[in-house]
Amino acid sequence: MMRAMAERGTGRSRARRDEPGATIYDVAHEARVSTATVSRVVNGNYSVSAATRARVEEAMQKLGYVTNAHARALAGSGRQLIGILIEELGDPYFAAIARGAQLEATAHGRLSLVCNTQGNPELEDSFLDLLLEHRADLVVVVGGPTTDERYQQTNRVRARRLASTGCRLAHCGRPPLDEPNTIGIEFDNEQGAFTITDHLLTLGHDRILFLGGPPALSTTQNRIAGFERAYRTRGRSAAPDLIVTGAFTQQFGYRQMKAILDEGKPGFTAVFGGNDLVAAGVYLAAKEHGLRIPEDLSIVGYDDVPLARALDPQLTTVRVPTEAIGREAVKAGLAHVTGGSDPYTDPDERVSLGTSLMIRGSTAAPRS
Amino acid sequence: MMRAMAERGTGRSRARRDEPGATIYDVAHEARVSTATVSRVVNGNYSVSAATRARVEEAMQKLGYVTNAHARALAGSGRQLIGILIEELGDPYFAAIARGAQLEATAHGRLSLVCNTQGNPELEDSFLDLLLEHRADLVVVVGGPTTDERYQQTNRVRARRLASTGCRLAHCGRPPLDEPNTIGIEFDNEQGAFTITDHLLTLGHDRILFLGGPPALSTTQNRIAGFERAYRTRGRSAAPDLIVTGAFTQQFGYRQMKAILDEGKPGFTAVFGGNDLVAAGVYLAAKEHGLRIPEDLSIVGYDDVPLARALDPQLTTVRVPTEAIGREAVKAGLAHVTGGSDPYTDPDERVSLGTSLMIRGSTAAPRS
DNA sequence: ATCGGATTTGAAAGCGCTTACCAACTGACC
DNA sequence: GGTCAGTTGGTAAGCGCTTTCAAATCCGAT
Repeated sequence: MMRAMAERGTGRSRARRDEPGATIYDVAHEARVSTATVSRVVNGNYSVSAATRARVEEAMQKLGYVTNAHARALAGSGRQLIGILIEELGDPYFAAIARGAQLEATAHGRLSLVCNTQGNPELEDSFLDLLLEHRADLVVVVGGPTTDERYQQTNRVRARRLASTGCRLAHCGRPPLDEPNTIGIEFDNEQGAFTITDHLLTLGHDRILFLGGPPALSTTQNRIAGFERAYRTRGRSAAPDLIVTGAFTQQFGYRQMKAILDEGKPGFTAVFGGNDLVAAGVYLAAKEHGLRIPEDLSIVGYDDVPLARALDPQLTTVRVPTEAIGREAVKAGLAHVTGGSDPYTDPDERVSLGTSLMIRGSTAAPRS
Repeated sequence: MMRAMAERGTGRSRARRDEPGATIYDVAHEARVSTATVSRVVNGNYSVSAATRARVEEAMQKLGYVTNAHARALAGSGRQLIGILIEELGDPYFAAIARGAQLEATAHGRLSLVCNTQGNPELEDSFLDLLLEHRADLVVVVGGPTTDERYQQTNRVRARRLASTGCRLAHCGRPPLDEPNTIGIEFDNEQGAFTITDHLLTLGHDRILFLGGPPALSTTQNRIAGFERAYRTRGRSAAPDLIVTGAFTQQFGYRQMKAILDEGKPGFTAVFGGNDLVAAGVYLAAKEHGLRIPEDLSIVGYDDVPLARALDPQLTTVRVPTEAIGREAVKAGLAHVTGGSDPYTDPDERVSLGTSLMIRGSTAAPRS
């Protein structure tokens, strides 16, 4: 028996793999102890005499030993993983959410990995599989809050797949799925849109163009809802022809605005860009047409991405607590283990985070 | 023997873990085959009769079986991982590199995970450990190309640690370390800076302010080198007091520029922002002082981040192939397995990618 | 009916690690 | 000196999977 062990330690495992990777056997052999002792030194969860510990540590050092996460996970221990699925890393808005999630994960001693899905469902599945196979204990999905039924269905399937491995799912900025082990953290898009629309109405703008956002996204829908409610609160109503949906890009904002301005005198004095990028596009088109901001046209956006402050004049917009939502998502996702009386523990509760209005230079009273 | 197997399949493993996670034994039992057969169906690398395959697949379906990546990796197979260590996800410049790397990894059928280190060395180590422990086969490090000796030393240690597990290291936009299994892919910062400086000189600018960039970064150093070479090529030399280093942020650009303008008439007609963010800061300060761009002041940047086109006027800058560099990094990192005669196979070769000049509205001849 | 080769399947030995359980040893105390 | 509790370390049984080797089965050819 002893012999078998020794053989394995010296000869076997080293001989097979060409070079890299000392195993726990190698270390045990080098330090003249058993693998159990090495394991105990590594995990530090059991008393080991100082002398032995020193010997083992020296051996690990000498051999450049690195624990094998796979073996470790298999044997029951192992660091916990949390995965962050993000639609597009390049989008500063999503990136901020991801950052918040990572921060919180790190604070909980978890390691987090972010996977850029590029909105590609196949890739998304692929990453999800990876995470599942690695027995992640939480997956945070950021972006793409579509209400499209087919997509929702796919999500539901995923949620169940995850749940069946004991992995939780947190939807960030998406409506929550009513599936077990699934939570949703949202921004209060409706309220934010209400607030900023109200700001414009207060300034005296009568006719405001709402521009941008894919119509299928709940984000778009909620922002429009807030926009309309602001009108209703004043006993008026938004003009249906002044609500134009499409995309959330600068290009879309530019093209639409240009098209409208090329047609002649616009029937509005202010533009509510569905998000800051759209607003940036509107800036470009407006300036090309010689319109001054905010004298001739007030413009507002939504999200308060870094770009908003780089525009000239700086953009009045709605700040959404992106980093906070990322944090909340993992906090909530981990609540079942953290214990604590988070509001999230109750699966029926929807969490939504408030926004704040950032008034900057792009809004003013309309010329009478 | 048969009995032991059966027991394990039905009772044991299911009984222990409360609920989640069917194992290969469960599937084998359900389909009345051996685990070997299940494994073969899963991997599809060995002939299995259609009938058996169907039975196994059905069983997997029924049990919601998900392979355990850890067990798999332990046993020798398993999907390969590539890790991307990035300094800051929120930075669009880095994000683009990460995206390129992911794209290429995906193209190679690898899964890639990006870890946001926030420039925190501890976190960086932590992620590196994770990657190491998960036996990643390539780690791409993006950002922070510092020449600081201590940091270099740390990197060297890391490189060796990685190498000892058979993992390769690719430095993206950093000078390569001359360690085995380590490659570096760089931008040709010197050339890019040369080109854009030359553009300004050609327009007739005599005195150009170079502003921004941490002095310890090789990126900064190389850009300054190109800046100076452009002068030298014309038999002149850059004024030392017009080279101001510091940071790569918008805030830095704004504050420095403001301070300079507050002092009185500036001794230059153009500003070379160390990167686009700095340039954006310069825009702000210049506009506050009533300077028109480009009539009163020409401004150029570097990197061509999305912001560059959102500025007014749009910024003349140097486009660096960010996404391409990400791709190149993993291509190079995988070259040893891909085979192929990549130039990267030769460890002594430094790869550097060319840049292109994007001339936009922020530059013009100085007023005479 | 018989044989040989190809095809399909199963048994079992690990992969590197953790941990329950037990053995050996240390002192302290009677 | 003997006993008992407290330490310290070893043994070995897995964790869930792959893969080698060999046995079983099947098929057309003889």
